[in-house]
Amino acid sequence: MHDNGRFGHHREPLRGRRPDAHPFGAPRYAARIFAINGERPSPGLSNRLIMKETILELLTAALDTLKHQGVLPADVAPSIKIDATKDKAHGDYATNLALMLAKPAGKPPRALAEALIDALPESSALSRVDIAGPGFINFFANTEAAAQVITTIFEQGDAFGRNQNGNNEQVQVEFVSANPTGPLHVGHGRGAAIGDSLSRLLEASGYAVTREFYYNDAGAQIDNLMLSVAARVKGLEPSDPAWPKDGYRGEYIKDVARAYMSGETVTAGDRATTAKGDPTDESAIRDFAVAYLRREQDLDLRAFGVEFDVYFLESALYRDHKVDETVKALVSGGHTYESDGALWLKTTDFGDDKDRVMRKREGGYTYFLPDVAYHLDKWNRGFTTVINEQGADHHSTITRVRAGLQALNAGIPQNWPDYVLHQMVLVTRSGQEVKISKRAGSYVTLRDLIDEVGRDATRYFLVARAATSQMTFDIDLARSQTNDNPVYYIQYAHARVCSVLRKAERDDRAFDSSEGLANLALLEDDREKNLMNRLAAWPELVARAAAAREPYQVAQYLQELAGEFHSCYNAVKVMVDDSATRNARLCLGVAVRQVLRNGLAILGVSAPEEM
RNA sequence: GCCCGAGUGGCUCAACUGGAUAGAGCAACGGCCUUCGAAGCCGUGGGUUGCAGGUUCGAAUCCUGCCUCGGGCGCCA
Repeated sequence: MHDNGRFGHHREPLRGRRPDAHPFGAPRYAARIFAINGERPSPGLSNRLIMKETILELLTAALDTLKHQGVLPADVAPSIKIDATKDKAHGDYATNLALMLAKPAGKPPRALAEALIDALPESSALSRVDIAGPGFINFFANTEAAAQVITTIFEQGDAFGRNQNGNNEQVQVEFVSANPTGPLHVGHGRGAAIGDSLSRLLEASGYAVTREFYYNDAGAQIDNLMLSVAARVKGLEPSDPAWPKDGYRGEYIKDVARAYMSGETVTAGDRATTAKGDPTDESAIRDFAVAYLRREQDLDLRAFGVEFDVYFLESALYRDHKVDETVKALVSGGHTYESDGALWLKTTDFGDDKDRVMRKREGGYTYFLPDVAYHLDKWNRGFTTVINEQGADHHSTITRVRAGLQALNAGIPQNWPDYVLHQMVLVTRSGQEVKISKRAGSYVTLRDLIDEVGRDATRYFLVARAATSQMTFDIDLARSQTNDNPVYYIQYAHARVCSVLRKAERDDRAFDSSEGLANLALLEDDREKNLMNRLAAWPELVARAAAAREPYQVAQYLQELAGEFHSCYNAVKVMVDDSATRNARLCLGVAVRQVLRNGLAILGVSAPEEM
């Protein structure tokens, strides 16, 4: 399937970049995550459960007791939700269980909460359990139990936070997929940052991810590109009356024309293309222009830290008769008709608001058809989960592609594939909106941003907000106040831990992890406990963010973790004389550093040791 | 007109997917470096979560109807 040359390029897996299987018990951890969502925990797997799991086990036991006593009906099976509290006065964790059960039990929530607490087994992990408000149960962890997460982090290292929820399922993430008609702009950058981070997040959740880029290298836009280059070759300007009607007006077209005329060779994907230099050979100009712009995009993405496993060319669909085959399959599926000399698909049979043309009157196909053929090919390649990350301006294709796939009667699920849509990026400079239109001429490229504000900051900024929110990218702000970018705040926390370790070394008081781990109970400050609770929430956050396909949650989490670290660092001196306390605090710092590192890796942002 | 997304301090965004007093960062103001990195910390001010109803112990979150903004509704991709 993969060896017939249909794919433009296959890349060697980057062993260094993607964390592979790890030696520590991630599958076991996955079971725990699941348990938190309401299933019975598997008892006895570890004597070092994180706090939330401990509380879950205790509550489950209490529920059983109440059922036996007849206080609760035997058939209630609530999904127990345990939340980290916002307010320290509410303890470390809280549950609304009594509120949920009040109705089925026919008892007031507070009375039920009291019964639950009475039925709670003794546990050394908890120092106190309270009833609060309308019937919340608040749990106070004792320091030593909360600190166990540090030991877990030391054991698991880079693997801490990873899980096997994906069960190694093959998932394809298609993203960027820009037309090879110009440089990548900020919108593509957002797609690249979100798509790549989402891929990393899914990998951390145990999925086998294929990153794919689809090139629309056939069709009318490519003709426009060719005509534009041909016009520049002739020395025409966009202001000339003879300039092609829908031509690309950007300056970069001049570069393409110059390179073409000087016989340059460019390498893109798996093949090299040499310019013919013949100003009248449209086919040669087309091939060269596409190759040239593919190479440019590829370099930009590489500079952005984004690489793909598969580059899929639309032209390959035609070359391999996949488009024709798809038409045949659609016709025999019985949802097509001819009208006005065109061939239509009755997409209204599948929820579209109007039928769509497949084959134009003049004989060519609309873009919609290769899209269907492409997705059929994805399905045939065995991806049961496909996520298309794209700009919200393409959302109308969702209904059409899905309708087309249904019309094939190929047994493809109704809501396949999945989509993650990001809203448009509004770019401003000097308070003015900068248009992101290739045809309009001047605009801000992804390359500009990387050069001006740096790769880490650009990636972070573009991935740190929910894809559904429209965002404004203020170039002046990003460029002039790079220190205000939150990514530095996070990186600084990482560098600070490294710095303290260096100082310990310099002072001849080198970090002794075993002494530290043996004395974690000395971490008694509230801020230290906050940090430990935050660290304990990391695996759960990875699982949740992956399930929701929201990499921005990772950015959010890291910001909070870094904030709590800075706060703690400022208040609690690490390099104290007492070596047990000192090493325990260093352990906490190193654990924070580890989680920062694991999180930044998911965002594709570096974790510098000094800044 | 129909479809999708969004509306939260002056600005950019959160709110663990229905929980407790709606939180951060910029911007403003006041403090903290002869002590581990001040790219940091502490504090102050700033809100009828677009509007109106509804659902319930409880709503920024769910339902209905309006309003505003962005995107889409092509035999362009």
